[in-house]
This record gives sequence, structure tokens and C-alpha cells, in this order.
Amino acid sequence: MPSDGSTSTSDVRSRLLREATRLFAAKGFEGTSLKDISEAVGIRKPSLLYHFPSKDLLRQSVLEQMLARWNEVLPNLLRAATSGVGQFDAVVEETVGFFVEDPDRARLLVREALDRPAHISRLIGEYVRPWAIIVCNYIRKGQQQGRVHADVDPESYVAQIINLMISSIATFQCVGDVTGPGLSPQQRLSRHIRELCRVAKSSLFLPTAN
Amino acid sequence: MPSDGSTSTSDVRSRLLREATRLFAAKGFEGTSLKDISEAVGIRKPSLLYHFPSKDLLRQSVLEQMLARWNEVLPNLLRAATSGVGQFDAVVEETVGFFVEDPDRARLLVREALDRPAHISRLIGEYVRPWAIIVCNYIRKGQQQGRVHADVDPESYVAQIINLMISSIATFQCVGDVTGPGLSPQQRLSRHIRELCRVAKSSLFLPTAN
DNA sequence: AGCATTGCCTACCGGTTGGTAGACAGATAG
DNA sequence: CTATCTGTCTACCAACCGGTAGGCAATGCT
Repeated sequence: MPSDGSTSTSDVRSRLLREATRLFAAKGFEGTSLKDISEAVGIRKPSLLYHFPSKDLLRQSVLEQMLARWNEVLPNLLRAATSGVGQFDAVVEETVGFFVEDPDRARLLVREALDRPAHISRLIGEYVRPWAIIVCNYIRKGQQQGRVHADVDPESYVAQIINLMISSIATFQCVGDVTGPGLSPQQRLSRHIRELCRVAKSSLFLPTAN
Repeated sequence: MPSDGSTSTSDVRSRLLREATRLFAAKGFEGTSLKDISEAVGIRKPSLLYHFPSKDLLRQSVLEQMLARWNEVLPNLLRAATSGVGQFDAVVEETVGFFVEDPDRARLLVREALDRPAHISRLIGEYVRPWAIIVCNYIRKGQQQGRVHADVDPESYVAQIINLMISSIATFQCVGDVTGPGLSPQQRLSRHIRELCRVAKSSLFLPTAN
């Protein structure tokens, strides 16, 4: 242990989680070896297995860490959703912000949805159902009040928009190329997000309420 | 070789491609072994390597086969896009149909976008740029004619919609669970697609032109 | 001081991976 | 009939995988 005190037990653990997140997101669970992760942190493989007794427990920990963070921001999202008219933008923007803040979260979720769809179904029931129900109710109320298009299918709409928010961030680095080069990545991302929010909003509200 | 003539060289090759497509889509490239694929076809691993000299060549062949099929239907899509007003629905529906017809196509593309973003960028430039440019021009013309919302960012819009069409089919089996159970998978898929098309259309056109 | 715990290490394990070598059966051509 | 080619097989390889055993230095508690 160096005398500068720069390393502690929990530090190594959190660095392992961070590198595992990064590598699982970039190369996938099967495409990442414990050697890759441990070497990215600067320790040997058995030391990693001291902190996380199996590769699968490491995967679970990576997901749990991300979902714990989601649970931290969820109250803000739900508050935004119920704080009155015109706050729909805030919900979408804050939700997108959660994934823009760390796109690996989006990549991890998309990979998990492909690799273990049953697991993601369970997580959706646990973590996004509350979000979805509130937004659905908001939409139905809006339909009654004539602010929201009558032909919106609330459940499907919510599923589409969540899917769009996550996957467009997950694959942003390449879908940005659809219409050719030009612009800095930052500019493209900002336009991308603005259009995402516009699509979400404009496909929901009637222009008169906009 | 059995005397019933049920197997020929090209038959084995195409069955290998089919099983490889299915397994790569379901478990990913790294998560699928040559043993898995060869056994799914009923031959041994070295026989697979006789047809496809390396695992990576097999991956390339799988992608090429899918993109060749895309190139077959692309002319229809482009024709629909340019055949006049009101045909926007047809473009979206036919493009979605390409992925609904075989959802493994969508899963393969999403996986490739995550695993090898640079490769997908290149493919986008080659295979979807023509599609995107035509749709962008259609949008800009619509904006000049006042049929399309003025604040649509055509490039970003197209990127979002393509992304939505592909990823919502790729992960349909779990995003369908966003709002809870009920309905048969078939019914859910049909509602899902209808809402997808509605979002695409309603976020683009002004209601007066709808 | 004595002793247990923590956290890392080297060395090793059985199993699996992508890939090769080479034999062999059946069809085909001269 | 002989020679070649095609497509499959068994047997094998080195490399790597996730995981274990056990040693060892530092820390901390009594």
C-alpha cells in the first residue's frame, strides 16, 4: 500500500466497477475478460475475484450500481412529471440527461436487452413502470382536456419514447453519421437531443397546446 | 452424402448462414462459438471452417447477406419516397416491415453498432445515406410548402426515426413490457408498429396536411 | 508483542476457444 | 480404371477463459 494514501479498499472496488462498466458497455459481457478489467485497474485477475467472487456477480454489481443511480434521480423525474402542465419537456430532458451524463448506461441497457431480454423485462417492471404509469396518466388526462392527440396509444407511446431515448444515446456515435459528416460531435449530440425532445413533444401535443 | 438428395453444398452453406444469423443475433458474436453454429446445422466444427475459413469471415458473410437483402428492397423504398405526397407512411411502414419480417436483422445491426461503431458508420454511409438524403429532401420540400413543421431538423429527424425503427424492433420483446402484461405478443407488436408510424408522421407533418 | 484480517500476489487447474492436419468416402472426369 | 476434387470427419494444437490454492506483506485489534 503506497504511503500517499491514494488507494483504499473501496477505491479499488469502485475503480473495478467503473472499468467493468466501461468495458462491458464497449465490448459486451462475453467480449470482456476478467484480465481486461483487472489490468485496466492495475491489479491481477485473482485480486479482482477477491472483490467480486465471480464474473456474473460483477455484471450484477455493475447493473445494480447503475440502477441505484437511476433510483436516485427517479423522484426528480416523477416530480417533474406531476408538477403541472408544460413540464413534459422537463421529464424527457432530464431522463435523456441521465443517459447523456454517461452513455455507457444506455449501452449497458441495450446490451442487456439483447443478451437477457427476460432480465430486462423484470427490471422494466421494477424500475420504469412507475415512470411509465405516471406519464401514461398524464397523457390520458391531456387527451381528455384536448391538449394531446386523441390517437396516441399511451402505453405504446411511452415504450417508444423510452426506447428512443436510450437507444439513440447508446448508438449515437454511429447514427449521427446517417446524413454525413460535418459538425463536431458535441454539436451533433446537442442537435440530436433537441430533435429527440421535439419528436417526443410534437408527436404528443396538439399544436394549439404547444 | 445421403441418396435422397436433400443436401447440397450451397444448402449447407445457406443453413450455416441462417443459424449463424440467428445465434449472433440472440447471443452476440463473442457469445456464440463455432461449435454452437455447426451443431445447430448438424455438422462438425472443421466442416464449418471449410465453408467459412474463419469466424470473422462468417460474421462478414452474415452481415453481407442481410445487406444484400436490404439492397433488394431499397429501390421499392426509394420509389415510395418519391412517388408523391402522402407516401411517407408507406416508406416508414415498408422500412419497418423489413425488420419485422426478420427481427434478427435489427438485433444484428444494433449489436454491430455497439461492438464496432466504426464499421456501422461505414455501412450507414453506404446503405442508408441514399435513403436518408431522399427523405431529407422530401422533408425540406414539405417545409417550404408548409406541410411539415418548420422546426424539424431533417438530418437529426431521419437519424432518430431510423434508429427508432431498428432498435424498437430489436428490443421489442422487452420494451413491450414497459406498461405491463396483457395482450398477445402479436397484438402488442401491431400496436407498437402503429404507434411507431404515428410518432414518425405526427412529429413531422402539420395537422392541416395530415 | 501476538495474532487475525485484509488485500494483493504467483502458480496452477480443467475446460473451451478458434483454427489446423490429415485421413477418408463419394462423386466426377479423362 | 485411375486421378482429382469436394465435403466431411477425427484428432490435435496453443491460447485463453473463469476460477482456486495458498503464500505473503501490511494493517489493526487485544
